[in-house]
Amino acid sequence: MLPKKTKYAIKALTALAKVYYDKKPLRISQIAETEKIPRKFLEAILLELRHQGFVGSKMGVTGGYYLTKHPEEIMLSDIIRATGGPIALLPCVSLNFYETCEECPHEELCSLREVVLEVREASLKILSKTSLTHLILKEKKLIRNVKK
Amino acid sequence: MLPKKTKYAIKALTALAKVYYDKKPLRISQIAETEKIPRKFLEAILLELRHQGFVGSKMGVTGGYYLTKHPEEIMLSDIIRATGGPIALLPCVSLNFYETCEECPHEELCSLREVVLEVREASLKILSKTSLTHLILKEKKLIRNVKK
DNA sequence: AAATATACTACTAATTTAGTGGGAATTAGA
DNA sequence: TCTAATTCCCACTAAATTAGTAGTATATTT
Repeated sequence: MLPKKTKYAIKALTALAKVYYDKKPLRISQIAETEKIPRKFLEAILLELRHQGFVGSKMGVTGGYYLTKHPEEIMLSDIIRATGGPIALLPCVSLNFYETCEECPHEELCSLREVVLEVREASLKILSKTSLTHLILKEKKLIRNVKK
Repeated sequence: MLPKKTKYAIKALTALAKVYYDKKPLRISQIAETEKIPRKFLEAILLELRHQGFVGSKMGVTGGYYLTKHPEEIMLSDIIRATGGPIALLPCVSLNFYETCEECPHEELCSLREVVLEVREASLKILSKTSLTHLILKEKKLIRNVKK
């Protein structure tokens, strides 16, 4: 399961993506309110996302956060890895958080590892192709379908 | 990520599957040794798996554990759910551990939910079709390929 | 100077994970 | 019947992770 931190990060970045072309920063408190994220927690998350290069910020009275990349370039897999850790089910098949299974004598002979590798590939295929832009367009479609 | 408990459960059940036709129970200590699982922890895990109906046990000096279902009928998804919890990335798309996202006004209009649902389907497609028998056959293949 | 943002450090409380300890109950065999 | 070897089961613990919160410093606009 994804930690709340990751879910909040996705929601916050999506909110920033929605106003990407406004060229004005969005305040933490504004995001926190519309997305129903605890204010102080969101502050910490956005700070981390800034350190990781996802967003930029402006201090002071007209301050706030803004995306530093185009929403099309920010993939769900990136956000998950930056805030929540591995996508893989086991460390021995994780690309970015790899660890050996000490109890496994030969990693290449582990059939469980093979299956779990398949699962990772299947998940990544979806998560690494879904951008913030995708999420926004998808939401618009969903709303249109309801109105019909 | 899967908890160690789940990984241990899979390993232990696979060990039991390998001797399924022997009609003799396997001792905890024996499984613990060959699979390098902490003895006492494995004891607790097997006890739980018995309560859930995966295995049966025999007490006393010739005692041990044995599978109560055919290895072909025990799927990875079953073991994960019994010992580790949800396969889904978010509670709002979990079949067996469903919870609403309080911050989501309309679940059906959440685009993140749709994507995460896709991921669950993709993962489940693999995990619910992989049985203990599959794991054992896969391992044999891997070993054969190395020897060639 | 005042008001209002973010920056940053340092906590905390609750939950989950990964076990361990020890005694009771059961069984087979001498 | 006694003993050794096994599972059963309850209670506990230690460490890590998660989900935050508090408070002060710093920057920016008016």
